[in-house]
Amino acid sequence: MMRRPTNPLALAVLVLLYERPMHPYEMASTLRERAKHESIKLNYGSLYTVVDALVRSDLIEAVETVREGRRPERTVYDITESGKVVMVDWLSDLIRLPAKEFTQFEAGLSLIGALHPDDAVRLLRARLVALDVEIRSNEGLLGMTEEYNLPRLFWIEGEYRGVLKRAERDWVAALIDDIESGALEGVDLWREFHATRAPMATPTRRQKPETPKKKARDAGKGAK
Amino acid sequence: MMRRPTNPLALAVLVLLYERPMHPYEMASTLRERAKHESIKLNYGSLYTVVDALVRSDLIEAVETVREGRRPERTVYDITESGKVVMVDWLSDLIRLPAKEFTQFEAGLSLIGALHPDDAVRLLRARLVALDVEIRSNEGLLGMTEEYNLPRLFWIEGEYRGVLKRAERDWVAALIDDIESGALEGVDLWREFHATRAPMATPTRRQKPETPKKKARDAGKGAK
DNA sequence: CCGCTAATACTCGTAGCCGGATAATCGTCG
DNA sequence: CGACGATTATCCGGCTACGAGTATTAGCGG
Repeated sequence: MMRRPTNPLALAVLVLLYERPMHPYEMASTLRERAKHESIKLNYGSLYTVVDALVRSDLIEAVETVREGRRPERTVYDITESGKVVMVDWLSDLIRLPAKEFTQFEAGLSLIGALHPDDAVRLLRARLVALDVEIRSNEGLLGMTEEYNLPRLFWIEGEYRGVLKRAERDWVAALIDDIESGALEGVDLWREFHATRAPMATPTRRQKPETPKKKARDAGKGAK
Repeated sequence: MMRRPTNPLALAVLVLLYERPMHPYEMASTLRERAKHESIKLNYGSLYTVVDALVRSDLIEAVETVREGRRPERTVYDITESGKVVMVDWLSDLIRLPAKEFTQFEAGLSLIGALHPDDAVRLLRARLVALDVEIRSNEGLLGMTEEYNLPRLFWIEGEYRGVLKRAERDWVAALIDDIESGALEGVDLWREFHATRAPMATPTRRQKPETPKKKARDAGKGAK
């Protein structure tokens, strides 16, 4: 038996088609409408790749192709019986089994020793602010669901994200304190290492308001 | 200009070479030795791809190739000056900017309506147990660092992961209770949907889900 | 000193992801 | 009424990631 796809977008497709037959573009619109693209990475390239893969695995099938005017043909798909089985199976696994996730921040933390501790603190502070903004924005969305009378169940993934964000926020705040106070074991070694090391370029300063041209994104990049 | 790689493994390579010149296999061993592969996905295929990419971008360079006996040649690399700049820049971004991460569980949650609520509860309970195991195991590792006299700093990424895991655990536990007690708004609708085999929970109610005839499957669908 | 497993050190083919290209139609604003 | 951007709808080429494969040597028990 062929192994199922790994891209969660494929699962979203199965769930949508379980609801009713659709063509790919409509799947994308529906996912956006329900803000599921906040939780499942969606882009058109992957969508069509994923639909093809599902067809090849007999988990979905084309039911008709419609043409309106001279627009591109729309191919409408439906889920198959084995597709339904895989859907429940796969979704169950996602809920049941904690998966090993590699987040950007954890990667950064694991290498943070390469930065000077003072810079690290500055950057962590900036993160703290950004996290607060995200938390607020997320709470805003939660408020919206109330306004539109949508039960919280339909935004449960947002609630989850909010909880994690808040946990991260608090931990980062504590970490900043621990580095500054020296309460974190090893900070002395850390400082020592960077003292004996040839002085390095510090990260691009963002303290002073940059000139009002675009974002200073590529600021520190040149060098050859 | 060449944009920097996206794979965090490339950043790890930069940091390692900042420390001292190495050949790829040694990078892998070192990362494993320090358990950084828990935070940064590492596999040989990607490692060599990534090293090549870094060479092409002039962020690292080959300094010598050694051959011992008739083993494959080992190419030793070192970081370049522009590599150091990119390293600090990139690492700073990871610490400073919360990135949008798409986790498996969040994807699953966002589609959980496709499962029957009773099944969902059962699966969530299983997750709870698995999370407890992971939390214990993570605390075990933390204990090990103490045994080996490694300062906390060298395992902060593990500490961070632990905090997130615990937050998730508590939230999942609460979610189970809320579904069972019906305290979570929308559970009644959820049950209703699955009782009538209506389409998955959706904000925009569709008026007429075709009343499902049990045996009406097939008719045109070769189970191929 | 033989045979076996583990460690060393990389190579390669494939599958899948993604950004952008393409191309037609619809809305709208002066 | 016609120009222009937004929307509908799909396809494609390049690049990356990844697991499996290859080949050699070191360690070690019997």
